[in-house]
Amino acid sequence: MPRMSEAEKQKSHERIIDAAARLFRKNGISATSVSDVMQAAGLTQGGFYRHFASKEDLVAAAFERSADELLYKAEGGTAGEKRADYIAKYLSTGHVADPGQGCPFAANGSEVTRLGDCVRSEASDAIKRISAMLNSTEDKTADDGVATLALLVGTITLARLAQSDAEATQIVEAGKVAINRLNEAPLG
Amino acid sequence: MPRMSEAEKQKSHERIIDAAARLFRKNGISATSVSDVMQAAGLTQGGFYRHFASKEDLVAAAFERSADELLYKAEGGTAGEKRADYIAKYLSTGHVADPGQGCPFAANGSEVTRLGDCVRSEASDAIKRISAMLNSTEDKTADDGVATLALLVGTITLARLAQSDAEATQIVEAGKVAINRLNEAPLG
DNA sequence: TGTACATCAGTGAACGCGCGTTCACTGATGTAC
DNA sequence: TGTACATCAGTGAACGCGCGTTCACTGATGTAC
Repeated sequence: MPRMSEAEKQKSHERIIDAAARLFRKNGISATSVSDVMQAAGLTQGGFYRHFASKEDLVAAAFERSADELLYKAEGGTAGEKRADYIAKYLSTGHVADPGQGCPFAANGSEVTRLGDCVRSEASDAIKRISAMLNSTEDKTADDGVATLALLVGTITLARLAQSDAEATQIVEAGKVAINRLNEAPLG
Repeated sequence: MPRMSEAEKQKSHERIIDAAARLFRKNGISATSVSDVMQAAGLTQGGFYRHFASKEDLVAAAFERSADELLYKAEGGTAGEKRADYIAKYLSTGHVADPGQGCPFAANGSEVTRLGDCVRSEASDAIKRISAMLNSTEDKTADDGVATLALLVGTITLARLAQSDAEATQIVEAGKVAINRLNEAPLG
């Protein structure tokens, strides 16, 4: 059956990244094996190293994919509309229940801090891209975008630790209130 | 040499929990083996199961210990002073650099969401204890404590992903600004 | 355009390794008389 | 208080298992003439 064409290889490559981006967020990075990912991509584990030099390289690629997907999902014409849509989709019980399609910081944040430079640098880039989009004003000196992101990430992380759906919903609602408070015009 | 007295066993038990609380936060839960913990406690791996039924039981005990340590560290006479001290110690570059003595949500948040009920229930209890302490008013209906905790956890998580100390400091400072904003009196 | 051949995507078995857990054993501790 | 004995905290080797990675192999693809 092998060998596949270059076009087929590119398709396989995308399937591997997509499967990894989903499984790492759903089940965790260390709990997801290379074999799990390859199986989900419809391939066998042996072929993995034709695509990536190591599992860590795949983690970096999957993290970038996850962060970009979230940014693409935000709809709206103006920057303000896009920002509001991103926040509304982020602070939802659906996001709490389905980490596999959600934010990679909330899903893998604490795991990623311990990984190597290639992953850390993807994470750092993602922070910059997302927090730039979340800035409430065009004024780049008032950098409230990163604090907004921190509140979003922390809220979903805590909501996922709650013991009941009711508690989780309460945490998400508290997050919404706090976001509105952050967005208000400065007092002085 | 064996067997030790009951008092000695209790001391061993405490050493195991302390070592676990530190190593899980510093290096991650799945990256820390039972053998690592026992060695740090000055024991050998075989004796572990005289103290805990499984690694997951140890994770639960260590999580509770970590959360309590943080609460005990907060100083101040009034509730408001204690709260301010907790936040000041939390939002510091020292906390970013030394996860081993810091917040277990920031250090292990995403890993813990995937663990069993005994760990999840400790985490859920810790959320309640800490967010109750962080409430800015005595009014329990205005539950801004949990959102404050979310902002704290998210800020340290993101700061640990930054590529440089300068970036990390910037994120922590943005977190301080946002906390002050959250604490302002409601506008109406 | 046709042919001969090097390349390499994907397969499936194998590699060493470290993990969580189990177990036979040791000998001081705690207890029953 | 003293003695005989059961208990059990801690040891260190061993268990099966799944992991990341390697490798010989296959045969369609891509290329050079």
